[in-house]
Amino acid sequence: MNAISHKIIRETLLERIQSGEWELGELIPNEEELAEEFGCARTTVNRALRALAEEGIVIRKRKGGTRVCELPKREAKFEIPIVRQQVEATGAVYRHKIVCRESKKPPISVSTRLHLGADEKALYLEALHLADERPFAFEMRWVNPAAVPHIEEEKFDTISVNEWLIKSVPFSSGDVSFSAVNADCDIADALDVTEGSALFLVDRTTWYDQSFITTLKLYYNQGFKFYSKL
Amino acid sequence: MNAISHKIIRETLLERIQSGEWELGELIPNEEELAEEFGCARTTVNRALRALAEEGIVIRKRKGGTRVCELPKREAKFEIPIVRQQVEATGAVYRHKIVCRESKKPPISVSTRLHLGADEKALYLEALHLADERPFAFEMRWVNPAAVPHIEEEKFDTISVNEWLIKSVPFSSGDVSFSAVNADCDIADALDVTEGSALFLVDRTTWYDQSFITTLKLYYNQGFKFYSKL
DNA sequence: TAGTGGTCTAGACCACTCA
DNA sequence: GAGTGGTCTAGACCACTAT
Repeated sequence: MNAISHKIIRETLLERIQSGEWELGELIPNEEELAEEFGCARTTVNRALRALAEEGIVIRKRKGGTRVCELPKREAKFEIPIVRQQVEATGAVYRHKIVCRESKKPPISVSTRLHLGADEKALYLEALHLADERPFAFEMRWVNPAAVPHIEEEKFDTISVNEWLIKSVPFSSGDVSFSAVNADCDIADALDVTEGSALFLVDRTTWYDQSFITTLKLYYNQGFKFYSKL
Repeated sequence: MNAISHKIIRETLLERIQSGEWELGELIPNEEELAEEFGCARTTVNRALRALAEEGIVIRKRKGGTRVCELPKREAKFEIPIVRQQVEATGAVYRHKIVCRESKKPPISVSTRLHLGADEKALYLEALHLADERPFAFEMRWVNPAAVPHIEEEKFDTISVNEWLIKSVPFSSGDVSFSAVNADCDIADALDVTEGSALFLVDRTTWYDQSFITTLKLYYNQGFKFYSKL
């Protein structure tokens, strides 16, 4: 292909920015000028600049032109993986065990999150994720039974709750928080660590449309880390 | 505008996928067919589908066509913010204090990370980040002085080390890990918490081109959380 | 080999926003 | 008001890959 690709343009511009050829906050040439320089259509330059804008490298404004970002933001993307995949990625054999399963009235903090009435019951599950039969993570989860009625029929002996939910309600939204907590007595017991150990906690709530599906706390065993590139 | 926008197409297709009109893994119509259905150019459909592919909703293959993703991945994007911004976002007043600053031989774990010779010195800094004069986070950092020579002249009385580095080396790459640790004696002391408290640790290393810039451990005080949308 | 997505072009009009 | 990016079109050729 003779034509100049948007990838090459993006890379070239990125190098100029990184090398300091353009200062932070400085206006860079407009699309038409760059198109002329690269000898390509404006559309192609547009695509390259749009990519840089999505990455937070430049800021674009109509009439205002395109500027190098003043305070480049650093973003880390974490995939929220299925625990099974995390375990298998380490080369270990994955297994999970439902420790507790009952239908009961959730505490207020949960019933508000799941948008349940004060007297409505929800499904409560505790599960232990094992890597080579050693505790890897402990999960405490509430499910809104109205959102996924068929869950009553599922045993979860071959598939984890999370994987089942992903398949049943594949494109839900949600929010998530990461934090550090000291293991209380129960969790220390489940994960076979001493009480007070620092554990990595992922707290996640998901919903689809207006209907809340599940909220869970996932306690990873000691030493667990989330990695990412910047 | 009469023309159908790529955003509307993206939304429409997303609704069909979410509603289950197309199964997981199912082949969806090709670009030309969709263009005809929406009465627009193929380019426009292409842009909508490309967006869905970037979001991990569909998978596209030449000749293979476009399919709904089998196992939709969940991604969480975290901005790695400047601590000052984190503090100010809570409404508190930010201040930081350099607790320690010296040039010395780093431990091997650091000198390998920074690609330093065994006998080379590096700049070591400890800093405390305060929110309304209460400890918010404690930072232990090594800087490769060869990568940023002017750092010797900087006092860091008005600007934090991180902000200074971002301005000096704006578009560096890096990696980062999140984990949970029990506070050791020194850190507990610095953050004014009891020893053994669970702390959220961000461990980050950045470089530019081939040259390593800095590696740091940032211990957030108890109760700190990272939030994100899924 | 044939079918699909990937990309580029040249031109057009629009929408926003700065001065 | 004028300059910039935002987007759409219609057409073309290419690159990959499933069959």
